[in-house]
Amino acid sequence: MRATIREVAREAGVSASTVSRALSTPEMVNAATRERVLRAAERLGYAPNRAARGLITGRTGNLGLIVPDLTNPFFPSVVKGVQAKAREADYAVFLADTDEDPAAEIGLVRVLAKQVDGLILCSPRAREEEIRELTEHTTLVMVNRRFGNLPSVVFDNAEGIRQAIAHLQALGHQRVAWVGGPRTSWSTRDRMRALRAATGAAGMELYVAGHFPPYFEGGVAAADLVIASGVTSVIAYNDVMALGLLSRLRDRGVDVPGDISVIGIDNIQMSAMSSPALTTVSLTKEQAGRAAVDLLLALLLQPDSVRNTRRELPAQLLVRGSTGVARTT
Amino acid sequence: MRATIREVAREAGVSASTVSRALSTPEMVNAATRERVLRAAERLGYAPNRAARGLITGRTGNLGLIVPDLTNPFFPSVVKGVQAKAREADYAVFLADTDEDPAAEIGLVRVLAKQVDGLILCSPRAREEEIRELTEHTTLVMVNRRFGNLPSVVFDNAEGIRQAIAHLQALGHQRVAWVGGPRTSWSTRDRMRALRAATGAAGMELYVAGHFPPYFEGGVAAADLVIASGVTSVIAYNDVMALGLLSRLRDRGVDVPGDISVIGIDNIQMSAMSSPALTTVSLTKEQAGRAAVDLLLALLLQPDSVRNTRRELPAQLLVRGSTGVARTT
DNA sequence: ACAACTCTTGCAAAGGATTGCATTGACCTC
DNA sequence: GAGGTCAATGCAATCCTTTGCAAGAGTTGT
Repeated sequence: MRATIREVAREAGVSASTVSRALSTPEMVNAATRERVLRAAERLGYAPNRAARGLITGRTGNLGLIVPDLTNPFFPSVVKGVQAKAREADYAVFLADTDEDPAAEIGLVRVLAKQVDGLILCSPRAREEEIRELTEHTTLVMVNRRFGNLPSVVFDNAEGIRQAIAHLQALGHQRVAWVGGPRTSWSTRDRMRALRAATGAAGMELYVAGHFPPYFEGGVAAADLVIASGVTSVIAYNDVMALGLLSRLRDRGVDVPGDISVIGIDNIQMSAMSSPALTTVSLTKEQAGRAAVDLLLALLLQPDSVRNTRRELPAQLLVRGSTGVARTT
Repeated sequence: MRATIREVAREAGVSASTVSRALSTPEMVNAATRERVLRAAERLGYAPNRAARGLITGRTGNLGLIVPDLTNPFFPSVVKGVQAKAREADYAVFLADTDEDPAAEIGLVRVLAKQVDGLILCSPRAREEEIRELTEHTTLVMVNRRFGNLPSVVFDNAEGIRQAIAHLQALGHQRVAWVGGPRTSWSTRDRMRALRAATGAAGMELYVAGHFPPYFEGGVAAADLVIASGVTSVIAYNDVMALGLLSRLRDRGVDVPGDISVIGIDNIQMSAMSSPALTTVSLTKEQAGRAAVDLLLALLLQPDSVRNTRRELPAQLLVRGSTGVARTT
């Protein structure tokens, strides 16, 4: 069906090699010839066969992206960023979703690795040893996780949490609860560490409610513990959980922010639509996707250029209706 | 790096052809030989090079999926279904997002078509002529749109709407508003048609608020028209818009469901979490993704088997808090 | 015992692009 | 004007699998 490089060559009166060069290394061919080749290619609607090219170059022109759960609105935003940036560089993106299963994660990396030049692991849940093993055969970039000297894109959780705590302190809060995400999540650990530091520095009391599934239901489940703890404010691992908190607090007749102030992290769309609207640490999600692709492409070009590169993206507190002056009881 | 078929052949003491057959058409090779080959392959960790295979077979083992906006929670669910089913059949999935831009849609189909065996277009916005042209070079399956005799997966909008209207009528509503989605969306037209029929049959009055962007903001924008129209109930094109309606109605001091009952379509997760929780027409979104893959794979296997196949999936009203007895003013 | 099969296996030809090396002119320099 | 440089192009090998065809071995039927 589709034209081959040979047909273009015949049409332009040159050899296949010249056509190949005219398209991929134009500076190597005479301007007039190049023009003739390009026009012939245009006329025949020629586009190189990716399989044939891949066979000889060993590259596929594809990237892979693995996320834990596409149903959490955080990830679609990252995906969009990855897509957009990849397309600019003429790469296509394989997407896979692990349903929060670390084993599936490893399996998917293994499967996809054969069909891509590099992979982006977003918020990976796998254990360190497993990831280390993967890095031996695969070009990897991580988002939302630091790991050895692997290139990664993370958010400035420390700064985001610091701003959140400063905000709560300014509102007169003395006690804050932490509703953590999955144990397997690096972000949970990083954020909790930041929270420990920030509350310590501010002289505030921290109540750790524990680890919960990163879903709406996780927030719902945590709510009763938070109420029982007697805190006046709570920070959740992510917005989806914070919305769960909000929902259960309302059901329990607890006023937000009158009785308890609630802060989320991510700034997903829905967080602006709840009532009260959610105060949250805003993250540049699409930006993270784009940055990951940048890193990955650089890594593919010159493997040593970005070794040990860690891009840190800003985190910015966004104050909305779910936080207010601490109750004085 | 990776083992080639030749190395496996040497290891097993056979020719490359035999290895190839042992893996792809096992019934063609002697049981003992097959066993020996499989063990050798296992030992060397052999997996066929997809590019080389693709070059000769003309197939890629990949599927493509194009959606208008991954940020609308309807689509991630479909994506998950597609993923899951595709993976079972050992296909990988390219995902692309058009940002609701019909031109981007066409462009993406053209680009992806070269790298996949078939494409799934979810809720495509492009014009009919453009789609017709695409079908000439590409194996396509559609979700959420009927088009000629192209295989498609759609929801039973008529039934869903009928149930919604019956529900409203039972609650005493006489006047219902319709908040439509994009003009370019087939579902919008299909649902409005169904609504016309259902309200006609029920002797109810229909107020068409017009077409709005399929976002939260679209619902917000429609809300004031709905209020001004004096209806006691409203059905929105999708849940995201219905949530926008809910938000603006609250801001305007309109009680839901006391003053106006609100019904959405899709049953996205968030619809259960608003307050009041949203009454909605529930769609089996993941199922749609799976069905689309089924259809596509059948189409690839025998192009004529599913010509003109239209899978229709159920739509079921889910009653929650946003609908109630009509006000009697 | 020979023809006619069937079952296994191997040979070799694709499939389409890239790229190292060789060739051809043209041009420059002394 | 001979030798050398340089730019532009072509030749041919190569990437790895799949598959049509043919050959060899063994079986069956008459």
